[in-house]
Amino acid sequence: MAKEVTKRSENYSQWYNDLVVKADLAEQSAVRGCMVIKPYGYAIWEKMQRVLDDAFKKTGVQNAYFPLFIPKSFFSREAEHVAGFAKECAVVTHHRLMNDPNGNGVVVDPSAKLEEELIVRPTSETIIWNTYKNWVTSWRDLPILCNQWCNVVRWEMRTRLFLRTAEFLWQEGHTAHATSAEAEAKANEMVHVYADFARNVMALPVIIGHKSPNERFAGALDTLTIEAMMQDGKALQAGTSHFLGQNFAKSFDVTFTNKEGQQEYVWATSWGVSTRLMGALIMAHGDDNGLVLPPAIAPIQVVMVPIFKTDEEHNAILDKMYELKKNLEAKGHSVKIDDRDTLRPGFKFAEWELKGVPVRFAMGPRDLQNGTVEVARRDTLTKETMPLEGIEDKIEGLLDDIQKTIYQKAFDFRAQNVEKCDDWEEFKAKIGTGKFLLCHWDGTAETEQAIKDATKATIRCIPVDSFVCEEEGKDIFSGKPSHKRVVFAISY
RNA sequence: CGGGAUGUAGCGCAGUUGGCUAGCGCACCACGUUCGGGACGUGGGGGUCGUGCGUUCGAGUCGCAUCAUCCCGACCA
Repeated sequence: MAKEVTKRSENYSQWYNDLVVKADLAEQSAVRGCMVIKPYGYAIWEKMQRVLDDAFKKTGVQNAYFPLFIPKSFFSREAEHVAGFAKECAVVTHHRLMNDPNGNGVVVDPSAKLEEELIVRPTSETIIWNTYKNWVTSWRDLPILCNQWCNVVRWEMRTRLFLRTAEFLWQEGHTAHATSAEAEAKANEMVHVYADFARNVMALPVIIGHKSPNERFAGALDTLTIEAMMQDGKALQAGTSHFLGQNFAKSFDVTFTNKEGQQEYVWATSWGVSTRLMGALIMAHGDDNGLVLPPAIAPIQVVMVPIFKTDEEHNAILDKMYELKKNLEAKGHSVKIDDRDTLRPGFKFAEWELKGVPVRFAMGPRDLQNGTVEVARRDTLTKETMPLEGIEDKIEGLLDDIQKTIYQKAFDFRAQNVEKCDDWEEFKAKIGTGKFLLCHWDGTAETEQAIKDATKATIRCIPVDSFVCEEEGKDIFSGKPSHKRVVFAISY
């Protein structure tokens, strides 16, 4: 089972693919552009779901579920929205198959054509707002705070595992409010939920900011984003939260009677993160030995590898390990004992490193005799032999330290690769080398587009917490006046 | 949908100007020796060479068609 990983420095995208496939996260499906998420990959996603779901519930959000299929006519209601998604929709046109009259298997039954085609949801604003119409009549019915965990389909031309697949898993929150201010506050609250999750759980330093009008969600008045830097210096949009104004309420006629007895349209937000976060996790922390999982998101936090020659030794070590496992689990850690007797220790070490398990215990006859265990950490690849006595109490601190170290490493990497830039020639030279450039921008879509055409770089966001830089200056491209810097980068 | 490439065992590949029973590495199965950083030996199983048609005494190899996949663009969580 030789699972050599391509070196990150040699071929970044091959390295990424190797990590996804060889660490058993996912593989390409037989269906074009779709992905099979394997149990180990799904366990990580499940853990993300659990943590996020708890965070949502703390903000008053409840889970619900809406249909997979959306009648085509719903899409024509909001002009900008349909323009944004029209080019990548899967469409259901028939509802029955039949045996081919020519004997070539099965064909679509032409008599089973749908009166109105159904669109496989690329996102659910339309079907949800069509539903919300019936839920709202009075100000007392507001706010509505719903989230759904589901799959969506976007028929992308070029796909990459986790980063862009034709079908992906995500959550999409959709809220309805009585006032503009309340909706804006909700959009803002949710982007901060995402940022906290990214920073504290995924150990991913992210920049919170507004999208420029060009990069805004189709149908939104404002889009908030968290932007992360990958180890090749490219930007990855890791989550978004949209203030939708009254656009969807007007398109779907969702009104309520306010306290003064007047009819008003409701105000909306929507927000989502997807399995793309898995891609961020891999690309932000992985190294040449494989994944590096932050303990807070690792399905297995501690893996134990016994080292033995005979069955007696194996059993004696395993007994000790099961005892240790019980104690660690009592403290809330997830532990795996690799008791496979067909593989050698070196192989197991390499395999669990590839899978990114934060802490490894190795225990052999020597340790059993001395009452010790070899503790290895994935983030630094260092090993230390420690006394078994009291080891349970040290693990929590160790996991915390690993979590912090992984975050700090990503933070420092980003710090080294973000710089101010005030010269167009310098911008052109540097933007392709894996930098986030903080530049002045005149605020026009034309300038942003011209910069994109010249360099492929886009405005990732107009920062609101880190990297905020309000000062007078001149646009990097047009030279027109500007009073704050924005983040430019090449993105995924 | 434009430009480029590739389809040979589960994966990665070789196969010369057409020529004998289609090969190699990894993985897989059996037995033995190993086991503190990706073990080794011996034996074994697995193939409509993407598909179709053609040229030929003979096609993995040549021609045409077709399908699929990948890479570079346009699109994008």
